Amino acid sequence: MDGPLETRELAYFLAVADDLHFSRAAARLGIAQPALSKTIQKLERRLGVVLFERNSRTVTLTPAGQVLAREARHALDAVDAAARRTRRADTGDPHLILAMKAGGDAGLLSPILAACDREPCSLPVRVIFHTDRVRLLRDGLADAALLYSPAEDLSGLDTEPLLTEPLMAVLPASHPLAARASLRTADLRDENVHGQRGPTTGPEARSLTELLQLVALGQTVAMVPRFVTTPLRHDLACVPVTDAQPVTLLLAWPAHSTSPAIAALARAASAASPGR
Amino acid sequence: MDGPLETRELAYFLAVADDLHFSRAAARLGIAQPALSKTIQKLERRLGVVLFERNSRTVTLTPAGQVLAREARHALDAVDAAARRTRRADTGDPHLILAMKAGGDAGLLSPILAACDREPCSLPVRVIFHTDRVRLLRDGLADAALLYSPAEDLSGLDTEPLLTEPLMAVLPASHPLAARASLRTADLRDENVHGQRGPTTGPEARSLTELLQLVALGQTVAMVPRFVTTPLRHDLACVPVTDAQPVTLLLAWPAHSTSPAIAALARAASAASPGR
DNA sequence: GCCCATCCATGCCGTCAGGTTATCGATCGC
DNA sequence: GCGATCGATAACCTGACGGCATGGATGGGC
Repeated sequence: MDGPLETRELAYFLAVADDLHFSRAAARLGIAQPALSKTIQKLERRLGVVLFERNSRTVTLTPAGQVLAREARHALDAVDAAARRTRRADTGDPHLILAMKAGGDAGLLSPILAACDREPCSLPVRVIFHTDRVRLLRDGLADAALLYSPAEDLSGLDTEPLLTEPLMAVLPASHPLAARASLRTADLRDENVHGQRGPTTGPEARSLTELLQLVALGQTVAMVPRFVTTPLRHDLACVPVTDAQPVTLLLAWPAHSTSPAIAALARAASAASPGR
Repeated sequence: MDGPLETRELAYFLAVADDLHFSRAAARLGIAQPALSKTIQKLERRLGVVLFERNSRTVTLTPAGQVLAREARHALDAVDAAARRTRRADTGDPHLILAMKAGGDAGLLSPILAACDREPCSLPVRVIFHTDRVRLLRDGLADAALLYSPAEDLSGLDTEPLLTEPLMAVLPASHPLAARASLRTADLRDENVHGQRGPTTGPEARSLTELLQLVALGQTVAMVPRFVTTPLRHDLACVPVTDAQPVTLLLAWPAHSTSPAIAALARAASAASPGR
């Protein structure tokens, strides 16, 4: 009834919570089903809480189980990140890893890195290009990232805003709306709009260049922050969308970080951003 | 060399990291010293990283160890919070716990709670008064809190700003500076200033009333946000400090929360704040 | 309506991780 | 140099965790 939860218990719980099936979950974990059942029971006894409703034919999460599913994922992320960051701290080659989307720095990266170099306590910065930068941060695979708000979930991160710019619609140059000085989201209602957020119908774009290629082919219309639209292919046009929330480019890092090197990078970013 | 870290290992590691003494740490943990030594060695082997420098007379943290000390604390906090929130979610009496400093709500609490009541998915809100509200949040003992920025560390929290007001110096009515229309921080250089932040010399104040009592006695001068200065004792005066950063009162909650009840409270706070 | 398939819980047993005590080796203060 | 202190090592013991076999409940097929 007491004592802290073990990560093994949480991982087992999440396995069951994920496919709501003890036998399959056990197989995925590489253990036998009874062992899993017993561990879950023990976890429930220890918490004093029923986590699953077992109807002998179907398994469902109780409300408390839903809470634990969310919290456990967060806790395990934190544990894994602890291990990764510790390993990284031990390499003889100390450096920071900055994650960004290729072309998504609005030209600010160079001045930031230059300013960082002049900061005391700074470390060499290695840049990696990746789409899911938030995950890299949470998993401890990157130390900082260039993110977009409000497109991305910033919870658990500390941030330094760099630049705020309106959303632009990117259209084929020949598109009837391309000549307009500005648009409203309603104008694009009938288009197949590809944004930064959420899934849309139609073809998927893996990178900005791919996305713009699709726009040029007339298969979609893109809504992107202004700072990724320069320079623009000559067969495309971009028009501000006045009633869309503007996008902020920001530097983000794990919230509880106390590393002086991260602090130096944040100071550099603040100094190099056009805001000041 | 693989597999996730266990919370037991992290807790043991932190015990050693805390007093840098294996025998004492083992005693505190209620185990024998060899068991602790072996567990730490195993942890080091598993991470592939030396965490302590043992000089057979003194134990110190390596740089990697310092990183792990920080990260492990965070991870264990997350695990403990997971257990607490799960237990709380199971009680038959669902409610939110809001932590605040007594008198620190600028009169906004009532309208917020009233607005919350009208929100769908809202839960009854129970208010507790406590100084270290950030800790309550991180430990899962509170679901939301009224905090002050920049006085408090908001990392890992989501926030909704409610009100921004200048810092005021609170002085005895008879103080030479009390008649001034405004002050600058330099004017208070020679005073024994008690703020919200950091330790100062002189007597400690546990509550706002205590603090104001000390001011009335001429033992200190207080710097506090304006919204806690009304009404003010008649023997005190308050004067805005023009070059101090203004203070924002905000509602905060754990960043990764997805609870609809918290969302309802946040919406209510946003609706009831004078900002809109 | 019976029977079988499915799926989680239980009982029993073996193994190893994690604990204990005893002891060693190294270092510092006197 | 000697004793005291402290972490590492050695040898051993116990119980938690996992495996296998089986039970019990439920739903679907014929």
